Order: sequence, then C-alpha cells, then structure tokens
Amino acid sequence: MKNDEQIPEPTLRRLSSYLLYLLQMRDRGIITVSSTMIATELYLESGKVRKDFQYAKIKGRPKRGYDVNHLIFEIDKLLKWDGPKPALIIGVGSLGTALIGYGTFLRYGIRFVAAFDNDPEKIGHTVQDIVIENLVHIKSTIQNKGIEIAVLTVPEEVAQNITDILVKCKIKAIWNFTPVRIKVPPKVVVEHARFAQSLAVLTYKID
Amino acid sequence: MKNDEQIPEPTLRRLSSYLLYLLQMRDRGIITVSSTMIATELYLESGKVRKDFQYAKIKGRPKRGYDVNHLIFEIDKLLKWDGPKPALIIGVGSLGTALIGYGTFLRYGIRFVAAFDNDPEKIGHTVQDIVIENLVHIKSTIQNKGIEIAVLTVPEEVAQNITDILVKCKIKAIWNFTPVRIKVPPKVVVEHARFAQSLAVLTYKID
DNA sequence: TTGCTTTTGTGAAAAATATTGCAGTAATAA
DNA sequence: TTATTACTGCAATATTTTTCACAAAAGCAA
Repeated sequence: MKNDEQIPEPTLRRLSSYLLYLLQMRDRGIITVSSTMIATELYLESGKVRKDFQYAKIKGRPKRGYDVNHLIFEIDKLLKWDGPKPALIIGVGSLGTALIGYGTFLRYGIRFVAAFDNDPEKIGHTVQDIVIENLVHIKSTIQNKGIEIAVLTVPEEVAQNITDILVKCKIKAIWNFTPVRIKVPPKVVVEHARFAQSLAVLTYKID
Repeated sequence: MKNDEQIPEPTLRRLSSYLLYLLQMRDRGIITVSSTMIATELYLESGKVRKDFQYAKIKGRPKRGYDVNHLIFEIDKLLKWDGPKPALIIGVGSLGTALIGYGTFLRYGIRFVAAFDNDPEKIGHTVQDIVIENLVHIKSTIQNKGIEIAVLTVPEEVAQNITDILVKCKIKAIWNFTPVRIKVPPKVVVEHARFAQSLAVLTYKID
C-alpha cells in the first residue's frame, strides 16, 4: 500500500463507527480490542477492520490486538475530530434548532459557535447560548471566529443563494441538509445529509 | 444483466437524487430529459445514469431521452414511494420534533401518523396534529394504523430496549437516528442516519 | 428518401472495494 | 525452554461498481 494513498470513503465512514464503539469500550475500562471483537460487534469481517486500520496506519500487536486509547487518538486525528472546529448554522428552523441542541456533534469534531437566520423575529434570540445573527454579519463572524464549516438548514429556495454567500466568505466545508444539490467551486467540500437517500434504501428493502 | 438481480445500493441512492431533480423539471413543464442532462446537473457520468435506469428497468428513446413523468412514476414505484407509508416516531425531543415537522418526508414515501415518548409531561400534547402517546399503546397503534416503519430518536441509553419492543410489535423497518448500532432479527430492515459518518467524510476532506 | 446527428442500451474493460488465506509474531502455558 | 494459541499484516483473489466505447435506434433536415 503506497503512502500517499487516499483513504477510501467507505473506510472513513467505518472508522467513525469504530470510534463510537471504542469510546464505549474505554468507558468500560477495556484496554485492548481485537479486530474480531470490533467486527463481531459491528457485523463486519475482521479482515476489513484490519485493512481499515492499515489505511489509517494504525498498528496492533499479535495476540493482543489494538490499544483502545491509541485507536481513539489516531482516528480522532485522522478525521480531525481532535479539538472541535468552530461551525456555524444557517437557518434556525426546527431542524437547525435540533442540530444545535444535538450535543453529540461536539464529539464529532464540530462545535456550533454562530447561527444565522433572515427572520427578523428570530434575530437576537438565543438557542443554546448562541445568539441568532443577521446575515449581514456573516463575513465578519466567520473571520473573527475562524469558522471553516457551515451547516445549511435553510429552505430549499434560498439554498444556492446562501451557498454563494458562504463561498464568498471563504468557508471550507458545507454540510447541506437541504434537498437541493448546491454548486460550489472544487476546493469547497460539500457533504449532503442524505435523508432521502437513506430512506430510499430503507423503503426499497422492506418486504 | 440478469432479471432477478438486486439493485446495488449506490444505484438506489442515486435514483432518489434523480427523483428530486426530475420533480423540479416536471414543475418547469419539461417533458423529456437525457441522461446527459441529468448527469451534468448532478455531477455524474451519463453512462452511470443510463446504467442506473437499466437496473431500474426504465427505458428511454434514442435521440429523445427519457420521459420525465415515466421516470418519476417508475422510481417512485421501485422505491415504494408511491402512496406514503404510515410511520411512527419514538422520542419526541428536538430532533424528533424537527423530523415530524419536516414535510418533505411525505415526498419520500413516509407520513408520520403516531408519536411516542416516555416523558409524562409530553404525553397528550400534539406536534403537527399528532398526539404524543404513551409507549404502552404502541402495539395497538401499530396494528390499528398498519405501521411498518419506525423512526428512532430516543436517547442512546434506551435505543436497544425500544428496538426490542418495536421488533416484538412486528415493525418491518427502523430508521435509527441514535449513535447506537441496534440489534434486530435479520428480517427487520435497519438504516442508520449516519450523522457521524457524514461528518467524518466532511472533516477529513477539509484542506 | 438519404444522410446526419443525438441519444439510448449494453457488453466489456477498468477501477475500487471486499474477502480470503496464511506466514509471522507475541503472549502464555507447560 | 518449547509448544500452543490468538492475533496481526499483508499479498493474492474475488466481487462489486464504475467507466468506456460503440452499434443501433430515432428524429430531423434536405
């Protein structure tokens, strides 16, 4: 395996699942886990787990397995989930509010530090100690707070407009919860929260 | 291509994306689309789009492309998104409430017809015309309303317990929004709403 | 009609991802 | 010390998914 190789997306996704399990194990005081243990728990093949760790350049020890703390440390580092990154949310409707309140994100590398909405009724109010700001302040807030990640929970009609603003403000990544496929320059990372796609798999498989 | 072949999951996911685009096209009065148009819009290869339609057994016409209405009809049928299925939600916290309010699900084949919570404060209150019920009624509600799909937005500590109840009530599919990997018998379909996995890909790709 | 163009449908090649199998290593027990 | 066991690490193989390439079909224009 070459050194400069990109880590496959399926591997990245699984690494985040391993992390969840590993945190549970650490809470229970478990020091080492084997690839078989992880695989059994997550319904995978142990070989796949080992291959994933190989991609992540994480080493284990024959007969012992992998050190739980080391695994957590390395996966966090790889996913850049060490030291939560400041993020902003645009669109403080019910979904936006729910996401701000979803404390678990803190564990997943992001912390909400700003919120925006264009409803004058909402501006000035707070959600979880975050003041909802007017969009006109977005550029300065992004700069002042060093925000790289934006979570997009606006109505779909304005999704592209807002995206263009975010791009102008040099945001690096957008997590898009709208059903619209937004357009960005190549250097901006976009990830769709694919509710529909998830549901498609679910409903297709029924029966 | 054999007839009894299972449709690959990536294809299912893309089909749901095509649908979104096709609905927009229909609204704009467009009658036919080519695989190239879809591909350009969604940043894919046109061959992939055609292959996907091949899996879905959807035919086009050379020089004309595909009929928008026919595509929508066939994809809806395939994903079983025609005639929304009744679904219930368990755990009416902020995320649960947001999901109930997310009207777009109606387009994606499910309609919330029941909600449950174990907080006595909440029971009897309504969210979007749905009365929050006590969990003791879950079995009869599932039977009476013919519910096959459950959306799980409970705290992670009780996720498995609630899942076991759902399985006993013969639910067919669970859409799991908790970070816990729940265990079910093979015939029950589970789909994780992988917030963490989605974020893993996002944060890894930054820079 | 004929020729030209666009677009489908699909087999086949290529690439990505998953699985298998096993040599080698470290811990443990005898 | 030696044998046994339980692992990893990785190369080889298999499978899945994507990409490519092009013949055939259908519309269109002259």
